[in-house]
Amino acid sequence: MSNAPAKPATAISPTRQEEFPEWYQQVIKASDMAENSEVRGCMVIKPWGYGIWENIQRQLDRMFKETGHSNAYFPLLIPLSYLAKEAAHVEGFAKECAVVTHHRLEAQKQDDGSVKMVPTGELAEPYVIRPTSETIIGAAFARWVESYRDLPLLINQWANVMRWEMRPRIFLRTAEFLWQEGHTAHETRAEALAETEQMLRVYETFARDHLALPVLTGEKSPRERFPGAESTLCIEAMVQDRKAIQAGTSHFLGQNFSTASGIQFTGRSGAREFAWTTSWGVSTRLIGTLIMAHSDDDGLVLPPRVATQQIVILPVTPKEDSKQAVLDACDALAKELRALQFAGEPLRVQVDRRDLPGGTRNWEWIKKGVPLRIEVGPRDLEKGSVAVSRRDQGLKEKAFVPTAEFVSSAPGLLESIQAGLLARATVFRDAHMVRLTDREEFERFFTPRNADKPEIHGGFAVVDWAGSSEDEDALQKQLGVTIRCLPFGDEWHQPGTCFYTGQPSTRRAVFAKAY
RNA sequence: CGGGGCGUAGCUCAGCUUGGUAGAGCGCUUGCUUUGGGAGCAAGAAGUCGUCAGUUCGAAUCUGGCCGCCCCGACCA
Repeated sequence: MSNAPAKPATAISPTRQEEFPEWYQQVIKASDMAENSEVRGCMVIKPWGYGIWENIQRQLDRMFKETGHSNAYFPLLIPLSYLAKEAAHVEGFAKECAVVTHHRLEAQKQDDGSVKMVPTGELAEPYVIRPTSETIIGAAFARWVESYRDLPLLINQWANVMRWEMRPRIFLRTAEFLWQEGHTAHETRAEALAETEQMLRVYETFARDHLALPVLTGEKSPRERFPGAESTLCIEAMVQDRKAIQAGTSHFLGQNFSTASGIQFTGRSGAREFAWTTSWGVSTRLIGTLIMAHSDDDGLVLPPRVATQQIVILPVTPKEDSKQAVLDACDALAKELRALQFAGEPLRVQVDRRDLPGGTRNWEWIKKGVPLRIEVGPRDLEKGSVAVSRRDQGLKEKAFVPTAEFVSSAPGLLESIQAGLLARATVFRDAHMVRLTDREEFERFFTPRNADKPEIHGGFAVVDWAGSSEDEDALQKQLGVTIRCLPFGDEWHQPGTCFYTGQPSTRRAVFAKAY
């Protein structure tokens, strides 16, 4: 018997039940995805995390191209005056802007001999580091559009943006984050509305089929709307503490920004008209959403389609004389697997040749959430088989499969894991999305039993709603909940009685606590 | 911006009340032993104790200023 302290039952401590926010941080640390940087509110995305982003980027980008969009790039810095062009927009972002006021540094010797760098060369007009690019892209669109024949303009940009958030949380809300922002201009209102909806559907499809996230689609209430938008559509996900995360948004901007930026064209009748614009985006927040939705108390669990590596091969080399044969077999297996495809892309396979105790190495990959772990040792070589472990099943479960059989079944296994994660997340979401009809029920639903250390509670409350923005404000103050989504679809447009005001209502809303 | 907490080795922290010149665990390096499972033993490397000033013969420890970070609220993809 060992005197060493027993290893905890789970790789991650605390568990989700014990302390969800801390669990989230620990999963990120244990999987080596990212870390906080020396710059306040900013993160360093490490290879394992950035790989996920690259996969998201590549796969989404293909969907954007398939719907007719082209990529372009606009400046990081936006003239201060541009931001002021749209009243609601400037009000929405003014409180979180980083401003560039100087363009030069001067070294000044201090009395103690040290050197202090002092900004000089003040700019006539300060620049704002883009919190979003509607205004500067709007200015470009104004130059590019002359005739209805120039429309629609369908542009996307992959970029970083900066919002000086009060309370950063890695991946979910960082001061600088990576995203894509689509910006389009159209001849008619109907076309722009169709675009707004089309891109929401792209996001919904991507979330479901690539991230294994079931999302609600619908519209934001006026108080949750993007500053300057006429309407904001959203996909809303539920994560394992039953809170909501806005995973993507698509905005119908009407003619607000075209008027502000002067995006005008000569129409079919010869009259000068303002274009109808949209914008839509998803960010590195998707990674945070993934983590919170799928991971467990042993660490990250990645959907195969976006996993940095889908299969890791672990050579088991207990004896020196068989070591080389095992390593060669692993390389050969990796090569065979990489020649196969899953979801239209070559399999991503890594051989972990590091000379570490087997258990240590195995646990590392569990914590990194790699979908399939394959062990190959001398005994397997003799039998011509491999040991296969799935991240979505028990950690000790291991299937011994003839090598050739495993190779041909690998894409299918990944598909099964991908589908399993979506099914599991859907069951969870549905189990915690409940129909509520009166105020008391609603309050009970969103009130933890233990006020000092709130347990995981609540979820998505589906209610008949006819309230105002003020009513929504009051509910946020009282219970910390907001309307996450006014979902689309006939089943959400039933006549009823508002649970809050008692007035007749025509539609249902989803309330939840949110990230 | 309000309310709490904290800055000591790569990480997590002890030491501070009662000043005497730096510790543990994990991690890292090396060797031996192990090896189908987050290994054992041994040796080793690694810290101007956030910063500036004060008190003192002497400060991680006492006093004051400053800086930074984390958590909880308001704001938010």
